[in-house]
Amino acid sequence: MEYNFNEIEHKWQQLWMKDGTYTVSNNSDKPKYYVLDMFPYPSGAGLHVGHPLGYIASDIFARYKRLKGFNVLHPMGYDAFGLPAEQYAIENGIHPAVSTDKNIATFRKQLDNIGFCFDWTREVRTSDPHYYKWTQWIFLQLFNSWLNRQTQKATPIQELVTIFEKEGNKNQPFPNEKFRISNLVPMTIGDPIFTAEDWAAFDATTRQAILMEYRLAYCGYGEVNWCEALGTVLANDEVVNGVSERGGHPVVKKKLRQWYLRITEYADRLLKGLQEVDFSEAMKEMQTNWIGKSSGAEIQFTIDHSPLTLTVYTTRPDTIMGVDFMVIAPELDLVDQIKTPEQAKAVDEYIAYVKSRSERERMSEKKISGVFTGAYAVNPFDGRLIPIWISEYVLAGYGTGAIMAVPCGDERDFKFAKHFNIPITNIIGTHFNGEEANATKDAVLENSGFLNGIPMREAMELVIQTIEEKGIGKRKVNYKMRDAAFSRQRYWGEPFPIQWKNGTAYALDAATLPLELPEVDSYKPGPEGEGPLANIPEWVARELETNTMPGYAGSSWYFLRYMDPHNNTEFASRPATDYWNQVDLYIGGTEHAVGHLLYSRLWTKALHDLGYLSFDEPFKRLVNQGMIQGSSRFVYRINGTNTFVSHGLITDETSFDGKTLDKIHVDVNFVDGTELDIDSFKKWKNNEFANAEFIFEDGKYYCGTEVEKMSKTKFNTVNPDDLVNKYGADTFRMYEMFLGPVEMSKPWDTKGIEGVHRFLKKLWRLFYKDVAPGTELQAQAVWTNDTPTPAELKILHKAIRKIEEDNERFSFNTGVSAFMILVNELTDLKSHKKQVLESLLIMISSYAPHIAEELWQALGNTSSVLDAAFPVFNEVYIKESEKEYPISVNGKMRTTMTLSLEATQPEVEQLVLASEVVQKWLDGKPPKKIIYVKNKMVNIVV
RNA sequence: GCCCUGGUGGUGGAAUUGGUAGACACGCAGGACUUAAAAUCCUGUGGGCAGCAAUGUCCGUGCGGGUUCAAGUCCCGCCUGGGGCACCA
Repeated sequence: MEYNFNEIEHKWQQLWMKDGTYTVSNNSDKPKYYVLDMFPYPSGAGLHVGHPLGYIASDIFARYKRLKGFNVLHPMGYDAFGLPAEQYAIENGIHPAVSTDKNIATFRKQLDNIGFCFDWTREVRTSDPHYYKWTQWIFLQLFNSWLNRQTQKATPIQELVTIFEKEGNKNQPFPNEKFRISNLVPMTIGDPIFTAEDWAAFDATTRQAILMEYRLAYCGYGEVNWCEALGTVLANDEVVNGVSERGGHPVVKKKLRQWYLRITEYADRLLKGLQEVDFSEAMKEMQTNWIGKSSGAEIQFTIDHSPLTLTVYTTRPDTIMGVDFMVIAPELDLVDQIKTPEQAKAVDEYIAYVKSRSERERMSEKKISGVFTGAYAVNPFDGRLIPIWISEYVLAGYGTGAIMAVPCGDERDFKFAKHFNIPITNIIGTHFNGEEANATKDAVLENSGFLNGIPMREAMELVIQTIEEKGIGKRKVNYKMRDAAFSRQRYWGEPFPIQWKNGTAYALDAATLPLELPEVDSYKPGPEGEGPLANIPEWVARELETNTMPGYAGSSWYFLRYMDPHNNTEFASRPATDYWNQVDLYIGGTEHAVGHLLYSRLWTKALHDLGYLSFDEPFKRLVNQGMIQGSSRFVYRINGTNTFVSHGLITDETSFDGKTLDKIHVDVNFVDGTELDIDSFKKWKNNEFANAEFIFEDGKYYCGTEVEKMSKTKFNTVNPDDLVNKYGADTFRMYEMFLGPVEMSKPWDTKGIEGVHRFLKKLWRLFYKDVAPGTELQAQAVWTNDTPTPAELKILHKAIRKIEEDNERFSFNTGVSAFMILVNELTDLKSHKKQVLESLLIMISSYAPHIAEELWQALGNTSSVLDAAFPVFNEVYIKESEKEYPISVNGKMRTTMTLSLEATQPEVEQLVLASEVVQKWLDGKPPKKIIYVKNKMVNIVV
């Protein structure tokens, strides 16, 4: 009988759905296990072979855990708000909800094809009002809380009001000086402290403005990419080289009112939490670097001939006597106040240039640029005048937006000084060679006035103490991380449950949620950079917030909703969150390393603090899946002609025979390896290339290749549906795993899937023989009830151990190969023992569930293989008494010898030295030393 | 630019704790079965040199150094592909 995968897979998918095989209960005696995938954004392009990589891995693991006796939660849903649907709406007038629903239907169909064990009764969609009702509700929790610095916990803001009434804010200082709504709060510099009496005297507006400075979700002003020509705010993605991607219009920075999450208040807890989670070291490092905790000092410098001061943040206060110039961020207001008339023109021109630059460009620019403001700061210790420059490499958002530059100790400062011929003071003696900066902390200070002769590490402390005593600075812990911008001037996102009254934001009553997205006539931006909601008169009349929430709002807590997805009175019931608790295993790409993962951790901590959750880290173990890249194919057309040159004939990709070449992506689906299918190419894109002519090599046209992101515009996507149709879901699942380690990125190549398909057919033949059609089913079955031999049990148990180990360490590629070895060995032994085959089927059911279930039931089992118990490894069957050891001479393997595992050092030495090969390599010389590592190797040192 | 990560045969990859480099596949070559094809099966397959052969021998894990009895694995310095860098998700 033939392996008819299409029929088998449809049959079982329908039966499993009918029986609710994947429905998971919140009540179970079994231990729980929560396996979670990062849910997808349902793009219009549908699923490509890259998407399911992580899903298949998690699916295998979820099924494996089920076989191991766990109650496994393995849900799926959609991150359904987002920019592409809105852009599509602008271009085609289709409501994003409509296109999103359509895309989701496509995704669902594609996912179903692959045979995942998702519990679809728990599906969530972030754009569903039943879902975002709770996103809004959580937002209000954040809006109505602040982080109490004494307890380090999110606390209802009402308690803060009580504290202010009693003692003012002396014990609860303003958390953040960067996003002050300065017009509303009278204090603007330093640590503004007010008393209980002050508080009592403030009017309601001032009080609300002050509370806003504390809220975990707060409103402030921030810069956005503003494109005047399009009248809209652009994502970083949409800005290329300072102009809009669409249309190439100029883009400048513009300050707009924005919502923020005060994630900086959680910086320390987010750092500390990393110690208790099982993430890769790389992931922890990335998050740690992103948070960017540093300690140093804030130092105020007076400005010569000016009442103003310049505050810099430095991690190296010990180098204060080596400061040769200051650099401040061009966008600081201070620049305008201190620039001298002579320098004003140059300064203004430079600011205009910087305004057109993205932060990314500013940071990666190698070319040194900057302008002297004409002003000088005064070194508080020796009165030396220090020129103040502006340069794009200093960003306003980090520290105070100003640095003291010490060229002998900092590479960037050094290059800047060299470029502008600024004299360099050497404070580290011989540690500085004049050729490059030396960031050492081990030097003894020279040329440093009161610090002369003091080692740098000691000087740091001394300088901090001194500036604190003099009242010109203070010790300061700083974070590179900034508060998270939490609003978008867009339509397709969650509306904020916020009403503005006379410039003050008030929370809507939670009982009125959800605040649903209104219908709009057009998805075009509103006036003055506001979002589309600002175009709706009724919305504006109700004084509702016109911003919407960003993409990561809904994804910051979706893992909680899966636990209790239909709850209408809470985001999830406490018994449900207590039962499912943390996500035991979370799988997704590293591209979410610092965004989504940090925000989810923040939301979880806040909800925990406010008493809604028993845990404060959402994800216990995180596995990062690599990205499947596309392998693009190119054809090369001689510019201005219809002639295409085969890749092997050109030496560089831009020209051929003195003529310019156009490098054009072609659809990988009609290229075999690198050989172009000419007929398909000619018919492609409505016969666009019907008249193409070719310069062949060996009668064939070969394409160029490049590894790029998989994307429709590059014509390098491969649709899983096609592969499932041709080879079946089980083959597809196993092949995706067989490609390589889940964590690693790799280009997709369909070649090779045949091998996995052949393997499944070979598995099938362990049960049924190929015979003429029409033969009785019984006559085709080849399995027997005989007792397995020791040899059969040995290969089986070796496989059990290997596969269990591979599953646990997420090494599914070697898992697949272990199945191949097992099937190869059983085939070689002509072994068809039911007892062995059943164990094999149970193990392989998590990789290839359909074929496993089919054969399992063919063997006479009446319950599903999905609920069987994973076979138990027994060492007895694989015990060895001897081993073939590699014998090395001077570390080079020369021969092998089979030795008893019981052998002792003297025995081994004697046996090994007796070997002819060893004698030959010894060449008469006596061995210096014989290294024998039991069960590993023997090495003879001569 | 900064942070993270990868680089092993013609290809995807294996080598889990420093201990037989190339498991398992793809591809390729040769063979069996077949009128033929498909399917299936068998054999070989890192490179060089020597040999009819069995085999022997040298080289070999991006490049250059180092540690070690022993390095794909550890250390130092480079080259290079990928991801992220705060409004793509």
